[in-house]
Amino acid sequence: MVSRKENVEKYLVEHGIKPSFQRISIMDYLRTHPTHPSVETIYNDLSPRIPTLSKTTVYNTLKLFVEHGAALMLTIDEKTTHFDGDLSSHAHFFCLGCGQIYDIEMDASVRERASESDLFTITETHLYYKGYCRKCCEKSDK
Amino acid sequence: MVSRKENVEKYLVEHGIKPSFQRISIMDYLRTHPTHPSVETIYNDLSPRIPTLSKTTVYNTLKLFVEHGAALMLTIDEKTTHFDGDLSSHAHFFCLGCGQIYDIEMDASVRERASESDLFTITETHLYYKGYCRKCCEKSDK
DNA sequence: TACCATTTTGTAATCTTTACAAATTTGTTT
DNA sequence: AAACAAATTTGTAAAGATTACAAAATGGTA
Repeated sequence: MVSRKENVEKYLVEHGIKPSFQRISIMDYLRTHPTHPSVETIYNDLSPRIPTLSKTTVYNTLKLFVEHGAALMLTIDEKTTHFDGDLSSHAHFFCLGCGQIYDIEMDASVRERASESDLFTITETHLYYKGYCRKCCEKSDK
Repeated sequence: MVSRKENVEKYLVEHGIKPSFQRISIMDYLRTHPTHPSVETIYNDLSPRIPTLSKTTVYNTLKLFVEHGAALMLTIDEKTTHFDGDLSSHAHFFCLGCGQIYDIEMDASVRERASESDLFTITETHLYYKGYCRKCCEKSDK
């Protein structure tokens, strides 16, 4: 029986990241919270459990994750950067009303078509939509 | 014979924007510079010609354009927001080496498929890729 | 001209992110 | 276990982008 934390540890090692306590905690948070959290949110949620945690560490760690391809950086929201621990192919929807980011399906062809071009070496594909989610539509009749 | 500025003026009015001198200048800049400029770039380039121009005005004006659907805000680059005066359906490529944003073709299906969903009211579709452009590939053999 | 509404401007404040050096932790060698 | 070097974490200060806000300028109208 392998614990969740052990799986996270293995995941980090597989991506060439030395698994420290903080790194494991942050990656575990990302994977158990598929809500595209910001640095602020991650810090606020982990802080009580890891009292010594520094916001700089959260920044550094997430940057490390992104550089090693262990997490994705989402820049949909111009206010703050959000992070995604789900590397599977999917698109995002950003609600202009409540600011929430939802996962939505993405057709594989979007990725494939682009890689046909030989003008660029593509490493990441991002597809997202903006608008209003159902809740916000009902509220304001957008 | 209609001047370029007159066309810009008409374009603004069509989008419900009162065409002031600054607004016309900024929209004209956007349309004649399809390079996805940042506020900084626009300000620096227009400043010599419009000595009284304030950076705040550039910020305000671009926000106004985006709200009225007269320009697009690009958040590909997490460092700064870029703006696009080209409303036609296209995708973007962001070079991680030089930071430049290139236009690339976008299949219409990307937009259509999403609007099928009735969970969200979609107002904008953004598709972009990250990686290295040819110049940067050659430089560093990425 | 006098008046009101809108737009622009400049400065200060806010917010996010990064730089950096000190402190801590980890791993290794003795 | 002690000593040491390397890597990681931390806290503070700085940088950079954006916004708030009030004063100044502009435009249109009675």
